[in-house]
Amino acid sequence: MPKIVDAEARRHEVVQAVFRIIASDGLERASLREVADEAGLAVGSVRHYFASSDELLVFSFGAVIDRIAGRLEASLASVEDASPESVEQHNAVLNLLGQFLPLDEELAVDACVWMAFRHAARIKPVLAAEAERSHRTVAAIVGRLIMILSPGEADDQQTLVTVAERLLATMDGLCMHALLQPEWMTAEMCSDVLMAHLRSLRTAPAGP
Amino acid sequence: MPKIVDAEARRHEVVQAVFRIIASDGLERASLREVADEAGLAVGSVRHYFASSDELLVFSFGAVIDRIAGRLEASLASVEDASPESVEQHNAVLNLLGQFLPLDEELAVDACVWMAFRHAARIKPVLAAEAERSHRTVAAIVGRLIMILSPGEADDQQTLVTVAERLLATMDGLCMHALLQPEWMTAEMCSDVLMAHLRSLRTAPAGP
DNA sequence: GGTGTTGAAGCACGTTCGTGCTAAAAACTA
DNA sequence: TAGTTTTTAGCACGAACGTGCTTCAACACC
Repeated sequence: MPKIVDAEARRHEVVQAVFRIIASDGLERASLREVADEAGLAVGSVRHYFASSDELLVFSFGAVIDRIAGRLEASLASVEDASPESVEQHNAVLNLLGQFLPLDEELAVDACVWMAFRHAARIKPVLAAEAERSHRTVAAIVGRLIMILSPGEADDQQTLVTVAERLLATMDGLCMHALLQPEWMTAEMCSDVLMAHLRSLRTAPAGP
Repeated sequence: MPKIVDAEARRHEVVQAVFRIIASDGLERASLREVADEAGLAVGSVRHYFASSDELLVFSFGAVIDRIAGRLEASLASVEDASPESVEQHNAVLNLLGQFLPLDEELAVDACVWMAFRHAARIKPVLAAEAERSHRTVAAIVGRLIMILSPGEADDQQTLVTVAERLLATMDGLCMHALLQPEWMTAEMCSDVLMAHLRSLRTAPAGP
């Protein structure tokens, strides 16, 4: 009946425009007019696919969560495939944790967008549900990683959660610094800190 | 000659209003009109003390940096006064690192404001200088703390910087999680993660 | 070929923003 | 009391925002 347009592809294009705007100009600049311009559409067209500005933002938040979670899941599979304590496993772990950091252009955009939405969710209630999903999803993946790296700690749920939260906090802090102070927190510095933290996970799994 | 008003005190009151608005509604809501309302003044009055919106925001950013740095310096003095390896020193260190976290109302407001400005500085060039000052100041304090805790590492500048950046990243990540996911990252969880990290600093200062 | 649904575009309204500018109010001096 | 200067208050303008609503073109089906 109607003009044939792949609606899902269009929505994806619009979301990509949202990502680019957030990464370069910040979330508050991701207005319908700016997004429409960036996507090469009119405001009315964007609103044809997203009923409101809020719906567009929530959908975009969900999209970036899915992208990041997908990458992490794939990397986690590599970790699981490698034999324990091997060099391959170590590299797979480094690769997984590197997914958190803005090490290339694509990762940097995702990291910017992810951070922006999570911080905005503190204020905007519409984003709260996705923010919690984001935290739950990533925490689960990091928890599984910890269980692979030090299975002994899986006995004590308390310890497992603490170790996982510590790794997660460190990764988020590293990502933040890499985004906000790129001159100080270079890729090498990220790598150094990351390896130092992994070392501390191996050598000091528990203690008084 | 004129009406006697303590200009510095007035500016401080306005800045406090800015802090409250940022903490409760976010930085983008800290407009001149909102700030004037919150401070119980007219827009023209606020603009009498701050020539523009940018000037108000930059001044507020500097104010929160000074507050946080002041607290950290005071806590660092306590660490320096305590005898090495003592329980008093351990508690002083915990107290210092606790200054990063939103453990009470005042700390939470400062943490919100601090985070908001640092993230905004990625986009707004007017805030860039203060953001760098913020990073330099806090990194210097954390570096001094590391030198106190493990003087041996002070030999290798590279290692010192890595350890300091790791601690800083972990603290920023913890602060972020405490602000964004307060149900998950409770005060107890913060304390657990913090002590686990301190343990890892002591037991694994260096290695292959 | 006509018809109706859908994609695309745009207008209009009310709100909020920063800011230049004006003017009243207040308080100290002469 | 009259004058001077700081402080306070407010108006007006252009720009940007979200959104309800209308209009037009394009295409698949009867």
